[in-house]
Amino acid sequence: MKSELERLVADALKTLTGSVLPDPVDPAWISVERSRDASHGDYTCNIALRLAKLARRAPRELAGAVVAALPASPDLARAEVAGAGFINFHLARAAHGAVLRRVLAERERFGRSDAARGQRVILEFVSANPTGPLHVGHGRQAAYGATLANLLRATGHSVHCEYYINDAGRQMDILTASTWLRYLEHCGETLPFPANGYRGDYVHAIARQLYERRGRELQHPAAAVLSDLPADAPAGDKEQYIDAVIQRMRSLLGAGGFDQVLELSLAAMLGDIRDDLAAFGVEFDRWYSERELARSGAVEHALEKLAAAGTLYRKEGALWFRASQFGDDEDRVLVRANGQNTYFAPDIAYHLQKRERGFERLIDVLGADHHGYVARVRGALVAMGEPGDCLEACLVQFVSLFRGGEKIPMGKREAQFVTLRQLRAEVGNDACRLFYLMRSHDQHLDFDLELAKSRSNENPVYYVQYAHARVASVMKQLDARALRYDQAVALEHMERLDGAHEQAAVRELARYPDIVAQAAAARTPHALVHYLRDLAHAFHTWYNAATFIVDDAPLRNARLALALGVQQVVRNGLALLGVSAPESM
RNA sequence: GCGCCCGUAGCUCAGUUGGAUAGAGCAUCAGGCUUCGAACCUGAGGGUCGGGAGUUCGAAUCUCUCCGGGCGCGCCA
Repeated sequence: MKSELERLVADALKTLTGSVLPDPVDPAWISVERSRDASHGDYTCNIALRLAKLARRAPRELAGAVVAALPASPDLARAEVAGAGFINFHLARAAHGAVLRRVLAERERFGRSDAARGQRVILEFVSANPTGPLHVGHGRQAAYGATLANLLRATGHSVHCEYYINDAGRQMDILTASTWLRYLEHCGETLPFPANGYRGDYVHAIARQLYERRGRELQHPAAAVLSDLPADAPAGDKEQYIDAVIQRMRSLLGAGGFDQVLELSLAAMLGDIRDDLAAFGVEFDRWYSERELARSGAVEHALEKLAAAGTLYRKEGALWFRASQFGDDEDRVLVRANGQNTYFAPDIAYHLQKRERGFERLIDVLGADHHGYVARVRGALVAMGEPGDCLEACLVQFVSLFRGGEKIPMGKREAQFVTLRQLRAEVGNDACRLFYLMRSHDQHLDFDLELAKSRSNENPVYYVQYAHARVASVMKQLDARALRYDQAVALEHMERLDGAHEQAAVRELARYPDIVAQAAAARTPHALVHYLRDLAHAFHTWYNAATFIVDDAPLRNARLALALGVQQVVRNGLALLGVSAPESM
């Protein structure tokens, strides 16, 4: 409809060229937008305002000339000049009926498009270290990423979702040592727990699992573990201390024993994370292991590419990347003086891999604290000959939990942080996902547990779901009165939907495809949440003002058709958000 | 100090190629069920869009500057 109107305007401008307008107008200047206010018609065009200076005419006068020159169209009831020089289009009623017809015909496909058909996107999100359960911040990234994937697929993208597992490196060693120390406690040893260790309850659970499988095979006396270790914090350095513990563990258990504890810890954590996400309705196409990446030689391959491009140099025994020449603030170390890679080296290799696997667009959903990381990865991609704009970062801001207006403190290494699992158990998946997605991702989120749990009018989750359930309820009532919905009759009598509330509901339905397209393009799932609230509001208002099940069969069927259309779009929208659409509540 | 994000109603927030009288929800106040589900609806009050300057027909939106808040600036990940 939009492009149809733009074409009409373009035709009108063409006939005015030479008389009212001095020069032909670039079609790119013409834009027709949906009117924000119903009193401004269905669509609006600001071309007269934009051309006024060029044409040396008053905007209203110019707009009048354009309106007079508009070709006739069956979809257009009338066009009029308004305000400073806007042209407002009022569509013919037949055009309104067409929207509802489409909803009813396309059903779950309504709102989908193939605007970006075939564009291959890899979407990486969550990618939390498997050193502890997911917390509420990860939950927001999970909800955001999963919904963004749905939106991108709905607009024709080919989307591959991936979770990058940081299963190599020091964090894993610390988890391994933490597990072992808790295991030793379980065996009856008494020893201090490192300041830098993971002290959550989940470590105890893994330790118990280790004990159940291996009995006392891995036990060593506390004295042997602790002898000659440097001081822990606060007197000493906590980093040096934990490293010494790891070293001691390796020497007492041997590399094989250490790896067994590591594997068990990793499997336990990863299993927990997978189950948690699956239960939250978040699925990945692939879980990509950093260790496998390292074993495949991908890191060396990336380093070679960087070296071949002349972007590496040695300084103080370390291997550096000239990131500062590629948009980063400073150069970055890839290989430490001790020969070990920094986390950055495999990350570069991973992103290069994504390109080499054929993905045109790389989208990383990251916590807002990782924003500094984007420039250096992009810089590395450019240095390796990839286009810098293929990488896109969506930074998701932090979540603060509130209970009854009081902020719940959260800390990572402390045992007191709230997990995603706990949050889901308390408020339910639906409220959880909707609350996570309600706010723009670049806005801090205040998540109020009491509000999310409340079954009152304060809770927007039920507001939208209620619209869906209400339609289902009407259809049940219809059945109870031994009446049947006849869509053929409804389609013949669309013109009966002429009330203001019905028109408003139809207008909302018509917006849906644009909302989906825009939310996908701008990576803003929250726009969909706001839309669904608007749609539900239009429906509830209409519901309160009108009776659907009336004796007049044509009117009854037309109204039921619109109600079913609303229900369909609510269901479609909630599906994209990963929220259920219940028949009754 | 440098970089990124944010500042809109009492509170939590929408408002994305610059558009018409800046919108929701909550809270407050006043109304609406004998009728398809009141988990709903209707109405009212509430604003220097952080301050200032600039760009132009037109700025919450773009530019500059100042103020206030968050985050990041490691041979940690």
